[in-house]
Amino acid sequence: MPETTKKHTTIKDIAKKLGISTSTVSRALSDSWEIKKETRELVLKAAAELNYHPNPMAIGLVTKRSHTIGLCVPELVHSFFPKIITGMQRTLSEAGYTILITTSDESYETERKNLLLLKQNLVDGILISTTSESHRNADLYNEILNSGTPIVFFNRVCSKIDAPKVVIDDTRMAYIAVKHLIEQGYEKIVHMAGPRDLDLTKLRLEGFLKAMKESGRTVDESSVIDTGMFIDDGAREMERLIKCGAKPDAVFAFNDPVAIGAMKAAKKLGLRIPQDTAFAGFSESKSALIVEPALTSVAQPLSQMGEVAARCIIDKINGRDASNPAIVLDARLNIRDSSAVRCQNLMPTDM
Amino acid sequence: MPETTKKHTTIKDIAKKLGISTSTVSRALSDSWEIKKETRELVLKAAAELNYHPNPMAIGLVTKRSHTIGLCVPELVHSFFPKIITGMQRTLSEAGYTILITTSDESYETERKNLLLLKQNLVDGILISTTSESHRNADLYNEILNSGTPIVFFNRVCSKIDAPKVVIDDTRMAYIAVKHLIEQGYEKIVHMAGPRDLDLTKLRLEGFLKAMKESGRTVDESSVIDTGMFIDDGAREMERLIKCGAKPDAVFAFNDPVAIGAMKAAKKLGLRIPQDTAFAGFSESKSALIVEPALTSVAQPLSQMGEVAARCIIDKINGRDASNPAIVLDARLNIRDSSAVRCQNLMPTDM
DNA sequence: TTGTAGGCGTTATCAT
DNA sequence: ATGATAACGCCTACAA
Repeated sequence: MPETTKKHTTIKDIAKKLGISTSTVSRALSDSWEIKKETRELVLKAAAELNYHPNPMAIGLVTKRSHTIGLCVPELVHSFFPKIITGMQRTLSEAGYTILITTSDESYETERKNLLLLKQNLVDGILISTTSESHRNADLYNEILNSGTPIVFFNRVCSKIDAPKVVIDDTRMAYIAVKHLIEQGYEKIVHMAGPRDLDLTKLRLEGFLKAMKESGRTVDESSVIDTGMFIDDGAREMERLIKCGAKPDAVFAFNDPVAIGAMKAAKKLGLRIPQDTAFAGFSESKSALIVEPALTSVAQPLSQMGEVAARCIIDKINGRDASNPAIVLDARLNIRDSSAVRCQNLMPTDM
Repeated sequence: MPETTKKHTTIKDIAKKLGISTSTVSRALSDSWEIKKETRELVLKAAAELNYHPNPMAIGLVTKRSHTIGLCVPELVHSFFPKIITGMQRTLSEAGYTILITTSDESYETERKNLLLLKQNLVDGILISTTSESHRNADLYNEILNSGTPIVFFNRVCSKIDAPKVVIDDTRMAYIAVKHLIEQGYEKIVHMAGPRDLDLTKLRLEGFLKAMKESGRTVDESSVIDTGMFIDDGAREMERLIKCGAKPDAVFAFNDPVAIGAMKAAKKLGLRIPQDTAFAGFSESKSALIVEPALTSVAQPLSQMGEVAARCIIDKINGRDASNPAIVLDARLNIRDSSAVRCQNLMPTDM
């Protein structure tokens, strides 16, 4: 039965071994300018020999920095946020930060709890993609900001808050997608718009309306359909449309799951895709390529979005960049079989 | 321009306000038995009024517990691990723990780095699902265990290590899946086996072999095919099989992506499913239901697996349960159109 | 039941 | 360039 809990080596151990003071060790380790090159090397060597690792809690206690970033995303199971997180992790870990991940499950109350939890854990900054009811937490966002903890919004932002935001041009990309459908010759185009209270659905709706109006089409109530966010929601609405005789020529959904659901329903009811009805989604998911036919969708630079947001929060923490820019990343419409008879069948992409 | 960085309230503030000592406050807050009921309530009230929150770093520094659990998973983008994490988060956060998530990207070297990072961050325990080369890190696992940090393996375990493991009965479930294919009347069944060096692929292979032998079939070299882990890998192998005239009647893949890839290749080459060839996967993914026909697959109780693993690591940390059990959870074969002409088309499930 | 004092591992402020 | 010494916020003997 081996005795397990070895003590960790501390700067004291190093100091003792070298016969110098802990302050000197500390300075050597933190690469201070006021230190003799020799002694620093001596310390570094001793540290390596003793397998020294600084105690982040002790450091945090005195510096009041945890080197931890809090992350709050709606969910993790759709590969969308994980791809963003990949980029964040790369950037943050390079900068010596660690990530605390929380999920809000699309509930603003859970989001609230999570933010409080993160604050209590003394994170140095918060990266957040909001729920569809973020406005209800606006007070909390501001409280956190006022308490000195920077926040950076990404993907799903709260427009009311004065903080950096990393996004794509939702309106423009929606416009491009709808324009594409129009150019393909589809006449009756409907938009499955998702939950109204998400900033990003409003923006995508705007793009839809702009494209429609620009091509001289009338947009009546039946052209824009409120939906949920998931496959079933899309399927249900599509079935309803078809059964009540309002079959559209083309569907532009605010996200992929809804587009896929709608497409499945259409197929089930015997429609040919894209001849009878075309489909386009948003935020290209892996499923966009698994489904048949492959789904036209707007691809976002997800891991880049993560990197940029991470860089942004680091700058905020370090007090550089007092401005609160809205950073807009480039996105791309990937056209596939669901909306065009002949097309290159693009591989999925992070872009 | 509002001054932002307010100081946090500490037990000192509470003590001062109440004219008592910090130790009393500390005891009241930690609900010590040696405290008068009155004073505790007084302290609690004052704490609430002053909006007191304990500083986890200070606590950690003295108690040598971070109340943080390190998590190391191969990846996050396939919804498999996120579903497990959901269960973990619920259990751990209820117990006052916070999770540090790292991803190894299927690289044992990255896994190594992550484990070291977690150790340096003084996590109280580690939950890990290994890469396909985990045996290479066996020394590190043991080193960590010996240093006093408990580890619990889940899903993908390292059999050589003496630590708790949370798994399903891979062999048995593979056996059941193959048995199903046999019962459906398929003759020439091949197994797409994944990377050899994963414990779990070995176990699933065993199940395949057992079912085949039990039904008196010969299993030659061509029946078991080494593959990668992704859609493309399955597609490539299936195409190769068909083109070299070795078309199987049924394919049992060690995971869903490979099964889906194989199925897509078969469809592309004109085979009817399940008439010409049947397919079954493992670890039911959302894609299993999106693909057409829907894919027969073994469903695992993912969030439960997370909960159990979490409970397990907490017990280890608290020193209860010195044993290192291998906990086996129930799984289920969900039969769908890819392997049976008539069947209920089950909804996806965490089970 | 409460208070006093020391220490957890590190940085920061003084001296030297 | 280096060393004492005092924090940081909290816990925990030990004393009262």
